[in-house]
Amino acid sequence: MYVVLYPSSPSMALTSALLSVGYHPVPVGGLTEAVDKEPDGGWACAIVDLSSDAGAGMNFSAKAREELSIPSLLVVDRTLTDDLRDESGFDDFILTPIDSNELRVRLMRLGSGPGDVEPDESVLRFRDLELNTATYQATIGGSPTDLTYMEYELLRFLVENPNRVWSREQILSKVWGYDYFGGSRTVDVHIRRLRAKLGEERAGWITTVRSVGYRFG
Amino acid sequence: MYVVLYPSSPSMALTSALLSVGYHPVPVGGLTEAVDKEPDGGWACAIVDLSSDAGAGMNFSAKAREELSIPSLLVVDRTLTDDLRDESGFDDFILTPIDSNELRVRLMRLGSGPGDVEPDESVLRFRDLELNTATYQATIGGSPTDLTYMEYELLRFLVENPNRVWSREQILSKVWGYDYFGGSRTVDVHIRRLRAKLGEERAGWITTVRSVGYRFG
DNA sequence: CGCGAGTGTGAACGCTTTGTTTCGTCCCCC
DNA sequence: GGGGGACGAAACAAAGCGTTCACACTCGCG
Repeated sequence: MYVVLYPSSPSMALTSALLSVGYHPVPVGGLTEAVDKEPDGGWACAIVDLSSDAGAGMNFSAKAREELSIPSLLVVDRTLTDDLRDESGFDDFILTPIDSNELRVRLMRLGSGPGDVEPDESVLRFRDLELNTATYQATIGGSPTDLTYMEYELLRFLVENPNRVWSREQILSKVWGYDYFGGSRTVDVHIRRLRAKLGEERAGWITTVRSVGYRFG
Repeated sequence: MYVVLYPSSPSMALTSALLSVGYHPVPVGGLTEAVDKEPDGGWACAIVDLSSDAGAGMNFSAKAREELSIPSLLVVDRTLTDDLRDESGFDDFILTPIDSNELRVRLMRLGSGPGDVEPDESVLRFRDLELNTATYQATIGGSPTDLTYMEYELLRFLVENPNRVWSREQILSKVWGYDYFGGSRTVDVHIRRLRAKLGEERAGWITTVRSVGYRFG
């Protein structure tokens, strides 16, 4: 298992930790070098040590994810942790001093785990409801259920925007379109059809807020 | 931001670390309790401390992810890290002793997922009364209470404008609308219904100012 | 062209909410 | 102590609202 290591002069502690958990670190000084030295099976992961130059490291991390399509693990000093809050170009991070076991687990999760970017990030879930927005299929309580287009769109809207009340007008404009011109009974009827398909058990997920609208969740 | 904490008797260190980074931990003993105590906005995350019973913890973690649709963060002792290699029912983990900054960053990264809503401070509070203006739900003394539309609007007006006397006419025009044409006894009746729902204990929050009107707070 | 699924609309029904009225009680002022 | 106004309680009437049903319309498809 080869991993790119950035920057090119890594700390001994990091290198030996990687070796001890069974990875072959290859230090590189930049993205082009990482491309050049890419082994046959590709890189398993990028390890980016932020201790010398955090800005350059974040930069490398984001590019490695983007252009090499590999996950990125940051190595951060305790004092730098706070800077990670608003950053997003990485998949995981580990603090120094490095704990070998922790490193092993984090690498393993990046490599083989479900962290493989998006196996199905097109699936919306709520309790035992699944909405596969890629295939337009719905699963309710484990069993696939046929939803019509409008039912699907309405349910998707509700699942994506739970826990607040939406007026009929808001629902109409968000689901049917801002320029839709129709009576608000339409919403009622579709809500009713949805409740019927959700089944008695789950019908209560959609709460009617009298004089206001509907709330999901 | 509320987070479920398992098991029900968490370590002081963990609890205070969570509090220090701005989360409200709610210890629970199992999934059903987590469902029962679920706050309005839902849980932000599950925090599972594996130090006492790793098996039960992993179990809870997996179920929380599955049934509550929330991410799960494990708290593990250094000696247990190795056991995580083959497990998958969690989203991230953190080692003890806990570093607050690391905790903050990991929670933030978990929280910023798709299931996240805006940090809705659309909640009005007075003593142990909560009015969630986004969901139109009211909580009195911790227990959710059904208020009708008018009761809700009236109470909202009072909570937003406490500590001064409002005449019946003022209340009518502010709550019912400037052009409302109705008798002023209407206000009395709604005040009475509100007091009844607030309960004996809290009925006094609304004071009658004889010949003038009502005052809240 | 006819059929059927999907969708929107209108009307009837029943329940909840809401406003009014009536009656009794309290309180203030004389 | 008595009178009158103000307020609270309860009952009542009606208005509002959501649900449901029936039906019309559209669009694909055989």
